Amino acid sequence: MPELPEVETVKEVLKEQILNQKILDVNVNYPNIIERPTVDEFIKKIKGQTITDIKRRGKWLLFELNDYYLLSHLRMEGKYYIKNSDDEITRHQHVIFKFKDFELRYNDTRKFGRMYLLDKKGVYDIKPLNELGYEPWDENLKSSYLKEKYKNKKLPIKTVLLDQSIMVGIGNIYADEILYLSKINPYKQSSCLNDEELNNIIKYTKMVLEKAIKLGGTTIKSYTSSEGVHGRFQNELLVHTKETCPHCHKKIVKVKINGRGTYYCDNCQK
DNA sequence: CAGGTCTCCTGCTAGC
DNA sequence: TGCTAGCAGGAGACCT
Repeated sequence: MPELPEVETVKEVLKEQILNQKILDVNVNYPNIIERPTVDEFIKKIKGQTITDIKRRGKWLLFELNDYYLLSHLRMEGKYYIKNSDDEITRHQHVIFKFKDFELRYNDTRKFGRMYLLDKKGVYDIKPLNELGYEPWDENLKSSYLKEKYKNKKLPIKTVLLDQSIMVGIGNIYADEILYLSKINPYKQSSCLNDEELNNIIKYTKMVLEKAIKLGGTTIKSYTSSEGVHGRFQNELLVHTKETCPHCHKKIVKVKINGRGTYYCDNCQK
């Protein structure tokens, strides 16, 4: 499932392949992927636009066009494939961007991914980008900020780490890894964390995500950044999907917190 | 307003 | 062996 490192990897791979290419046409085979505007307007507006840059904000991919931003969230299983126009269109290829010599195809088995085509001006001031918290490397992300954001929450820290309006980029897998390295029990209420624990969360969030980016993300089940590109971070996981704790060798506990599969060591994480 | 629950989807798998 | 019910999960909608 694409989290920040996977999206960063996709961004870098696509930059090599589609920068400065003009979108000649687009086919939308599954309309629900397009959140805004209407599919007809989406197609009309995007035709003739050139991709001038590709950026990332949280788990969102931002394709910068001449007049618009195309925002794309991969959610669980979204992937981009570069294909020839005569390649067979398979059942999960829902949005097809046509270029002069090739096609960019958005593939999404579960159809959870979403796209927005928004005016360039003020794109960061409206939904969905205006609701996002700090990037993990933002200099404003300090323990005092987290303390303020966490103080009134009665939810377990595992749940709060996934809240993209506080800090972006963390998904279910990395949340488990960050809490394991921080030696914090995922059930602990976010309001009860002390300064040292908050600083550890910031430190290990950056460390885990940086390492995952270097390794091209995590491949569990179906994720690939682009066809044929597989991440290697899954080899580095310490607790998520693991049986025993690499530190104390006790059995890893698997529970559900807020409906999310959660792995932790109840000996090491207090 | 915060928090709980439902919803969207399909592939996979445990269980019969 | 073949079928099906149930599960997985990011994030927004909706309800309390």
